[in-house]
Amino acid sequence: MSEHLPPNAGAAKTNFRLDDVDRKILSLLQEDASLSLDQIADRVGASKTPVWNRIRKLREAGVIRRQVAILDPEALGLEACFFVLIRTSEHDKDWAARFLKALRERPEVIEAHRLAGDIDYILKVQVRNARAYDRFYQSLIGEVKIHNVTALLSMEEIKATSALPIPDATR
Amino acid sequence: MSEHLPPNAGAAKTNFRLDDVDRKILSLLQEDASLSLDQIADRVGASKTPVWNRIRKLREAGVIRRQVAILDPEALGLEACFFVLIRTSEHDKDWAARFLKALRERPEVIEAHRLAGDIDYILKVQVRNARAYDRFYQSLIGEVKIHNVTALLSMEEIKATSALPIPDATR
DNA sequence: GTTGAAAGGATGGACCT
DNA sequence: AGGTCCATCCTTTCAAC
Repeated sequence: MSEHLPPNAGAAKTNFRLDDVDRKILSLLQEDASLSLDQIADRVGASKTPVWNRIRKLREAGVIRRQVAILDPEALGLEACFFVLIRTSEHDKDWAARFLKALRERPEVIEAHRLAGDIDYILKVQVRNARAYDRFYQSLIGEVKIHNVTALLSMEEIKATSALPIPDATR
Repeated sequence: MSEHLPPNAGAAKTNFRLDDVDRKILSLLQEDASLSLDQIADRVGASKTPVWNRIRKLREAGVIRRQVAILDPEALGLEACFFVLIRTSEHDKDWAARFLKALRERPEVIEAHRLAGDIDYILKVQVRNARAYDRFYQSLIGEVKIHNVTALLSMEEIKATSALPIPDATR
């Protein structure tokens, strides 16, 4: 499966009707995108051409976003993973824009969500060690005003997958 | 970049000395693993063979874990993402093993960490909607005893990447 | 590290069911 | 729609230098 993904320019995000074969293909590819067309065709019980056409359509529809290599954080010396719970007092647009920019600029921020409820944001931050986290933290609060921060340190990654559960036969 | 990743059988996890070229290669591959060897060689300013050898070694050393397709959760109808904070009263081995098994068995659990501090675990759970989350929750607490659960609902994914920050020139 | 050659896979066309 | 065959191009893979 090597192909030119255009970084998914105009993906028609909205709903795409998947059948069982599509789901099987997706489920294979999100486990191992290095499978060859032949292998995929084999395992879904179809032949190359239709499988190839489906994959192309799934890419065009934006169901398949990209194809990436997953690296081992420990092998890169990134031994500390923090989940950061953030409360803010500021709720205006300008603040949000600056906060967002600060997060996007920092590569150690792997994930960031705006939440419902009394905690406003959660971040996942992957760094070398606690000192590196502190540098990140100081730098962040130096750039944008934050009311309250709680950092949860991961002791053990029990499970981590890039594979989404693929719902069966709906829509 | 299509190749037979053996699901990374005996990866020598421990520290691997990376040079600048390795880091450049990793950084390219974790953004787009569909790049061809030629393209990678071009961009790192080397030729195919050495690049290929480096990639092979990085895979064998477990620095590159796998190659996957990243799907769009919304396109799959998975519109709700929850972060779940869990406190438990049980701390024996048997309970932990059952809890772990319960998490690994449930595909909607994308990520699970054991934490330091007063919250014991955090999960990331991706489901179709709030009702699906409730089903997950009921099923989980039916299977293992849990003292206290707080669910944080994501309203907006501000940032999400599979790319780790690659530290420069250390080790 | 470079070149190049052999093998295998990707892409897409033609045609059939 | 999907299946088969095929032709061409591109990549991977590895040998020889």
